[in-house]
Amino acid sequence: MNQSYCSETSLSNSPLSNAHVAHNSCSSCGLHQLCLPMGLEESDMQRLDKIIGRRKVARDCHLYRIGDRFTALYAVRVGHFKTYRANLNGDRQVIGFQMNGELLGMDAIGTDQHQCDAIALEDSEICEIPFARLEELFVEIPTLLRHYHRIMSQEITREQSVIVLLGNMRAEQRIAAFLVNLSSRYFARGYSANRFLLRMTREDIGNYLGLTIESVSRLITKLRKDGLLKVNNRELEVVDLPALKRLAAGTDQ
Amino acid sequence: MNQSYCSETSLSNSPLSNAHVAHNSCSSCGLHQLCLPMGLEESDMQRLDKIIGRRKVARDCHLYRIGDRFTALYAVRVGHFKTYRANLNGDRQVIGFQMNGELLGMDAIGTDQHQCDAIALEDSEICEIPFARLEELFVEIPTLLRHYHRIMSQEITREQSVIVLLGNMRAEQRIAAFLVNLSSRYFARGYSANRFLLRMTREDIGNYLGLTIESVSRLITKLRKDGLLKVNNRELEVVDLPALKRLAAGTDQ
DNA sequence: CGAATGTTTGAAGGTGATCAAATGGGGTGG
DNA sequence: CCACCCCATTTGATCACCTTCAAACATTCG
Repeated sequence: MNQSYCSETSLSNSPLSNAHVAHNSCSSCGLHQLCLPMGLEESDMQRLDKIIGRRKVARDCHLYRIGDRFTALYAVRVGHFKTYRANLNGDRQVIGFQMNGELLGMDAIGTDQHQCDAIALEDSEICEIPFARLEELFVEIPTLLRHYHRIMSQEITREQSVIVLLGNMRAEQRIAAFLVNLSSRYFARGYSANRFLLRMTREDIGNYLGLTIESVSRLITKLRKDGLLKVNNRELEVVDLPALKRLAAGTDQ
Repeated sequence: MNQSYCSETSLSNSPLSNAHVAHNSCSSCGLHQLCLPMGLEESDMQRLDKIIGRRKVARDCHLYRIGDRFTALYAVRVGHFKTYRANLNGDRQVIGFQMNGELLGMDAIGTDQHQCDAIALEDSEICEIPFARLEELFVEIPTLLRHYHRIMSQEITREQSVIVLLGNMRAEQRIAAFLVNLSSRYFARGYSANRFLLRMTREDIGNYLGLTIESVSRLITKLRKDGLLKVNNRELEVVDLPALKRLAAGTDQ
């Protein structure tokens, strides 16, 4: 609604550890084992590097909007994003939250127009990968193409998991699954699996999980009282990760 | 549950019109403007054709199962499929329904293992596209690669629509959106947009839409009483498509 | 410090689920 | 061809989970 203006101000983004620090090239970027360049030889990585532009996106700023012409994919270098779809009634549905090393914009290739809005949840930095030039590299670097296909496929798989979550999980299970998912993604990046910040509002969480903000609040409180979590505003500590995983998997009781 | 045995018996599959008849090659297949070969020149289509195997899948038979090793993509030639995910508790979530010209198996590329079960809703026929050989063609036929990327992207977009449906639509709106979606897909294939068969059970529909079978039944009855539909078992006539679309879009009242 | 926004908590209500039973169709075997 | 059985579907009554509405409280940011 009230889109704050988007001057690119200073960044105040301090990860809990300094694992996977992003420098100004794929080779020096701590994320290249997760991100698009995964598995590339040094020389190929440099070729990819040459077509990539890097820039900052301030908090609450759009990386792209629904209907924007598709020209490039984006990799999150630093920070977090959310993607959501809005309809004519103003209803929104958050489709996902993206963190460093994750790719955005793949839904736009089919129509040459972005199908989502992407907004930075905090001051962030992205790598812009012009798609036409990427396609040229596909011809020359088979490994790159293969890995790109994997990434697209994994995005399909990720969305299927969201469908499962929304289609047949109860509210408490959804929250648990959401937190377990965040936990494992942070862990994969060298951060703590047990302590992290929720970069999104309760409203975003609720929207993503198909719940109201009140339900999210109540359920997080319940998980805290049940001894699975410690919560201080957006600071989260998972006290009993196995129990949370059982809850998420529906194998509790 | 009760998986009927899968002898490949005779097919009794009569489309409402004879549009998009499938013959034994891409060139002669009425679907090549929708399917993977879209936009290919005749010579390239023949090259693609050579790597494709065709076979029948009897009703209730699996095309593939969760965990199966990924070797090929599949295009529906004749018939209908459903894909669903099952977890350890036996819970299922239908991810989608696929009809002729649509591609299955793209979720398996990321892990080399299928992430869904795919089952024929009726006696069906599929084109098997060995992925390793398809990758070889990608190098030689840029148009094919570009179109393949479009298809994957559209699958991402399709799943996003399901997320929106499950995440913030009321039950009646979900049913309406589901029927409008089927209608437009049949229309795109040269069939009637107003009259078609529901190839899946009410249970499948309910599972897909995150509703119980009873809710599906009640809501279809309601739409019938409201004069939007005529229903005779699985035979469906959309009497007021614009109204159904308004309902699906949430722009009614 | 004050306003705006985000979050928590409480009470009441509604949508869709659950439980239960009747109805109808399709397939199979006699 | 018919009778039967099984399964899918419909319909009804009750219930529960989550939403809605409301208000207090906390936090962030200018």
